[in-house]
Amino acid sequence: MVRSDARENRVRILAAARESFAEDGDTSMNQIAQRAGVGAGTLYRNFPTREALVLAVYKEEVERIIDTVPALLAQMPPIEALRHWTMDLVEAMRRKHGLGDALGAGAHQAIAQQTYGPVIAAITELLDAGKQDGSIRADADPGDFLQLTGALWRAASGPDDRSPRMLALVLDGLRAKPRA
Amino acid sequence: MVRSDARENRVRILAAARESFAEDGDTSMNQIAQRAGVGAGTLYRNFPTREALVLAVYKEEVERIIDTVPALLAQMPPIEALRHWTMDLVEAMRRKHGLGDALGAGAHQAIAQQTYGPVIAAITELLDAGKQDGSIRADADPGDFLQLTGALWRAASGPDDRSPRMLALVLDGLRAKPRA
DNA sequence: TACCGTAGTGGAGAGCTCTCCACTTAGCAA
DNA sequence: TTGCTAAGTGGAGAGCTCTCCACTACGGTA
Repeated sequence: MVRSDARENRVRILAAARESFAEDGDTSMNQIAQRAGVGAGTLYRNFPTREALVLAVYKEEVERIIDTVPALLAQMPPIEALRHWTMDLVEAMRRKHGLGDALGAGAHQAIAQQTYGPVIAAITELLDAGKQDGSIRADADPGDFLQLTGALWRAASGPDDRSPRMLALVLDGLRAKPRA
Repeated sequence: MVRSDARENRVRILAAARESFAEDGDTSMNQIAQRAGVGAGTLYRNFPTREALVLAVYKEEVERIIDTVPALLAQMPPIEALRHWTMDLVEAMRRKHGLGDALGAGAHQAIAQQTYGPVIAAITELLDAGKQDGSIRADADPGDFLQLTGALWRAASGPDDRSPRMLALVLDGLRAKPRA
């Protein structure tokens, strides 16, 4: 049973976070709690890490990106679809705030599992398409890929953006047959 | 000109950090400063991030690993040398504390450049060996590789260690000829 | 030896993250 | 309607990172 006030609080936190992030990506958890009119404890019970909160706030955006998978697969080969999709995600996450450092943090693994679930599902879909037509090696693991991807959105954007090159490297690794 | 007291302070900080890390990897910067008998300001002037300090403390270990490059190259093909070398580094860094999150952090880039310089040099050497004999693509960039590697030592170790699989992926990407 | 410019110091303090637990209250049962 | 009780709350507080700047003292110079 979820109490109604709890549900409302969660909504208020999300709203406050959305507004705060829009104004300044570095807003502190405390500030958000205050703005939402809840205690820090409540904030942390709902979103145990800053990343969880960011991801929840941008859930719609993430879902939008996830939803593009079928279209991408219809338009281009799986590897290219994966490339486009990943760059979209990297772009979106980069504009956001502090996300990415959470990937692979040992703690909160259960929550991460849940939070990243849809993302993993999307990657799985893309990889499977490639495995089906033989363009992606059969032992490719979505979790590995996501984790490697984490390095991309940490990569400095700026003038010399390494991320396309890094992604190309990883994709070529996915394409190659594993060595004997 | 470096004042003698400054030099001594630096040494004292390193000693304190070494002892502290040996007892508990989570020791705070404050505690280390206190143990070294210096103010927090002095600590931060010498080592602007926790990572810089960790890396300085383990400089010898890192140097040891760097020094193994020629031996590895003499014993095995460049790709395998790179694999071994990277896993050694990952192992070492994983046992250490909080290192890895610094990779690619936009700030402190100058210091990072300096700190990671030797590591980059070692990677360059390994990559060059592979380029020479044609086993590694010519456009491989040491910086990209290091950054991707960052994801490895963030990867949860534990029973299901993704890092060898992730590394294999990256190495296969290095091996492959870039797509047309 | 006495002086002085400046490199270097250190710790108070702002502001953060996250925990803990005494308290509040929604919603069920009678 | 009136308890009752566990789900939920919130904010004080421990402890952290990192900055700032008034002060200290090293070491070159005359």
